[in-house]
Amino acid sequence: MGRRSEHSIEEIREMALASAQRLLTEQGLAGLSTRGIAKAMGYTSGTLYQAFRNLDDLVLQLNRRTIVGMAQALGNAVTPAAPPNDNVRAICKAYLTFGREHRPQWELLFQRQWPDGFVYPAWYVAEMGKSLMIFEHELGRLLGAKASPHQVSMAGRAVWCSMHGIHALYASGRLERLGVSNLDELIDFQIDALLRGLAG
Amino acid sequence: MGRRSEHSIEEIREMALASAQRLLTEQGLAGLSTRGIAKAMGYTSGTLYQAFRNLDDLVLQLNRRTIVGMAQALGNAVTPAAPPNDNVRAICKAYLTFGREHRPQWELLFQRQWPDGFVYPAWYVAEMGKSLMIFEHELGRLLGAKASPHQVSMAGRAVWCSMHGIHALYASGRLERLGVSNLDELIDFQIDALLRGLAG
DNA sequence: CCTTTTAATTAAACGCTGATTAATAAAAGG
DNA sequence: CCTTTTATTAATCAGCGTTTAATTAAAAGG
Repeated sequence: MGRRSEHSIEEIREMALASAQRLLTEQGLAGLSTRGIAKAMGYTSGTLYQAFRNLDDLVLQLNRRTIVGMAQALGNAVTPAAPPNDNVRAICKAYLTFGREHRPQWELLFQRQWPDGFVYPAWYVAEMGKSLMIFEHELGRLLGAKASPHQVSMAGRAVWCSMHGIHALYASGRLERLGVSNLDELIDFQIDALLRGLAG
Repeated sequence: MGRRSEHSIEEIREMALASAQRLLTEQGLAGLSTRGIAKAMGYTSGTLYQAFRNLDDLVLQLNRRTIVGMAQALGNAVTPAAPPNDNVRAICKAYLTFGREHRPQWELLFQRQWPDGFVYPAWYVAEMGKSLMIFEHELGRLLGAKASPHQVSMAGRAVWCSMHGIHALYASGRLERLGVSNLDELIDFQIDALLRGLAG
């Protein structure tokens, strides 16, 4: 009933993102609605439109946090002293583990449908690039000095795409059911093949 | 106003799938609604529920056609007399081309959210398997007689996942913008690496 | 201190969605 | 010809994102 400014816009933004994160984790994509988010933070959906342009905007902010968390997970997988081979493998597994442990966030990040003519903002692409660079750094070490930056960039994208495809098809149950052990076997098989192919 | 049986259930099913296909192609995922499909075929949404259990059921039937079409596209890419290397590459490109040329269908197939506890029906998994077998057949030729069926199966999944990841991340604009020529370069780079890695 | 202004918040509304239910109208059976 | 059956629709329900008008409390002005 129309009190004024118990929370600042920034606080409301923060509360909304936190509530959305919680709903997402507990109920999946279906649990994410403007009314639901607002209710979870003790407000009404209309208030959200003071802190975000629309739900897509809110989702984009949520996705930013997912990307940042992912980059952290990938970075933590690297052991600077370890051989690049091992690091690439560790990063790959960290990518897949992150997708499995944050499935709703992963779906919101990679499967959300955007409106016509939507283009990702620059900060979004830049933030994504940080994860890509973690791949590229270790692949650069792996390929050695004679590899061009362009080749390293291609290798990074190739490895990322491979891992992404595994998660998109298998970890989401879309191609067929695989026990976790078989999935791990597939992951190792694919990483082995890729590393051999990139090195050779 | 309740006329009766101008079309049989099978005809209605067919009309619905055809209309849905048209809407999907013309307007994308957002254009797919029970009311829209029904209107496009001169009926009302309620009638759809006589031919399908619900919209998910209709979508599943639609996806079946997409899978069949995909298997045909992959099969057509194979030249029996050609070396397996070339055939694998051709199948990969056919997979990506199919995804690009049937984007809404591809999204409906691979990005649709299903209700809690959903499991794909057996015919769905079997139909998907046909496409996988096209990969596996050529990879079997490539790897030679000394490769175990299990290894061939792994190789098929590895190659499929790699291609799938490329489309999911790049062709849908989700990682960054790449000109088509760069995308083609990435595809070749990745196929080269995989083929080398699998052979070595 | 009281009134007016301002703005945060909500309630209500709009046009959608998938799905269900009751009403309707045409065909089929006797 | 009348009754029963049933395909189809209209109406309804609960929910969605979003916008608008109505509230209501805090801030500002005198």
